[in-house]
Amino acid sequence: MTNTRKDDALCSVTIIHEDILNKVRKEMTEDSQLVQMAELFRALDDPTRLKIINALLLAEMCVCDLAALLNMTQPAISHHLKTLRQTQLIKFRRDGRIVYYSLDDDHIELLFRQGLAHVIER
Amino acid sequence: MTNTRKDDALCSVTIIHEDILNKVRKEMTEDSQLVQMAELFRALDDPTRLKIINALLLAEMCVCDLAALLNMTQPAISHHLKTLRQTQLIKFRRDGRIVYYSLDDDHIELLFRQGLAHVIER
DNA sequence: CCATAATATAGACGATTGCTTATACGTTTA
DNA sequence: TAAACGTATAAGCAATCGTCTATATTATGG
Repeated sequence: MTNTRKDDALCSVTIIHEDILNKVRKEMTEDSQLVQMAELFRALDDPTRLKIINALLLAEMCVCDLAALLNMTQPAISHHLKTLRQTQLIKFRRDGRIVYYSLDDDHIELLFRQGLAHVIER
Repeated sequence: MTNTRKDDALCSVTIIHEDILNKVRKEMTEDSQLVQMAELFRALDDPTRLKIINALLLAEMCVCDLAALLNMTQPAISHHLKTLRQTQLIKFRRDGRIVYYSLDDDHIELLFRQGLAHVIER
């Protein structure tokens, strides 16, 4: 067995399977894309935000209705909506004083259903 | 002060569209399932964990190879692997001193590709 | 305009996260 | 059986998160 050592100061870990490492290094998805993916999943990692998405899947809704639905304060809802907006998962339109939120596209529905399927089948 | 309970604030939220609220309440996914979904997405919300999944998508790998691949300390990798194990996203087998990790099923690959598609198309 | 309503933002605080170093655990081998 | 190796766990720390209360912003109606 050929055990090599990395000279790197941070990582002095033993490399056991250099062939696999090389293959994986070559075929791995770009770093920046994985970071973006992490941000996407981060937006979906909270029960409250998933409830918001679930609700918007069923109907366009305003902030105070969402607050009533989820029994949470209005600032808390607004805060989560901001997170979802920044990840481009939801959009909004203004009608007078009321702001209506809805899903940005069908893509999120796919992700939601995929996640749901995973927890159901376990 | 007369108000000592937070309930007062939560219940005083204005409900504007009661019909929509009733419909949504009726059709919403179960709370416990949404919590489980949040846990699933939480396991995918970190770049390092996504890299691990990406790597295991390409090959079965041991802990120290993953540490070398991602240029991180071995305990850090072990820590993330534990998270992924607890969400049943990965499995492992022991061969002597070496522990090999791999994806638990094809379901995760779907979620990974779905997330990747979302960031690519934006 | 001024008061009010719906929403957004700010600041604070406890809880959680990801990483580090140190150490324990399990397996192999000399 | 002792030393070495691969991995797991523990304790500690800074950074981030989710929520709260308080306040600012934006739009409407009298």
